[in-house]
Amino acid sequence: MPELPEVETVRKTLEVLVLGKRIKDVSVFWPKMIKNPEETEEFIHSLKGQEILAMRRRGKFLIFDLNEVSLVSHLRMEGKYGLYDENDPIEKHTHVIFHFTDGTALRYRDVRKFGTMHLFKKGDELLNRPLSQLGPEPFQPDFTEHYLQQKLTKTERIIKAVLLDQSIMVGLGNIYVDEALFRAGIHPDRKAKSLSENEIHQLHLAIIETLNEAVEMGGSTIRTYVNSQGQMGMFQQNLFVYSRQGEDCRVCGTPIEKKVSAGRGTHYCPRCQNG
DNA sequence: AGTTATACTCGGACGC
DNA sequence: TGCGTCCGAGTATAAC
Repeated sequence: MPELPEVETVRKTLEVLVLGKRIKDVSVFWPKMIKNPEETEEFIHSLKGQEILAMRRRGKFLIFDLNEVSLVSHLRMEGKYGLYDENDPIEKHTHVIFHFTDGTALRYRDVRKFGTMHLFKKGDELLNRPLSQLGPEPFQPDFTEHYLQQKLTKTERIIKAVLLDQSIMVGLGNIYVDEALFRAGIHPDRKAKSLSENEIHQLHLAIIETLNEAVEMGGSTIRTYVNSQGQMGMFQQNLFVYSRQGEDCRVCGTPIEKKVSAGRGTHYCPRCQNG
């Protein structure tokens, strides 16, 4: 379940593998994952001859900067990139292959086939969905306490639902929402507008700190996540609540509970998050 | 307009 | 062993 820390780690590990490579051809085995342009042939044609100039991230999206186009890729739950030799056997669940002129190839694999790719003319990617809808990056200066407060106070939704909403802010998914709420001592079912000024302060801090620490640890491997060099994340060792239901809270010893909030499996400490 | 609900994307895991 | 059902994360769209 790649969230910001995992996607950022993929970006970094992928960049060193593919920077400067030129695309000779593209194979698409699962056309449904190509959301733009509509015609897969056009997608392939537009990528031929393009060189990878940079790898960016926006929220949970990866962006390949090429000469004339930008490729926007979302891994959803299980998507993975890897660099292979052209002659390596094709592994199961390989859906797209970018063949490079040097005999190597970037392959996209995805057991669930949930991942998406959008190709845009360079510069258009930020003006169109999906990127156009996104809220501020948690590490950028426009994600201020004041901004968060303003968003939280004018909604009827519970805090967990608001934090998962990528138009409010980007990067948080189920793991890091639960972790940030724990660190801030806030129950996931609290109405967003019920949070005090101090709680919003704690939450803002907790979001940034949690994501920052997770990035430094290369993300969390809960089930299958590995980065583009095949390495697992290490932050799962530092999780306070996610996937720890039934285990003792690291702070107070109370068993961690799991329930459904905002339609998602939600982990929390009933004592530390009693608000 | 804002927000909730539902659909949708799949194959692995699970239960019978 | 086989079959049906459920689950999951995020987004898009419909419904309210």
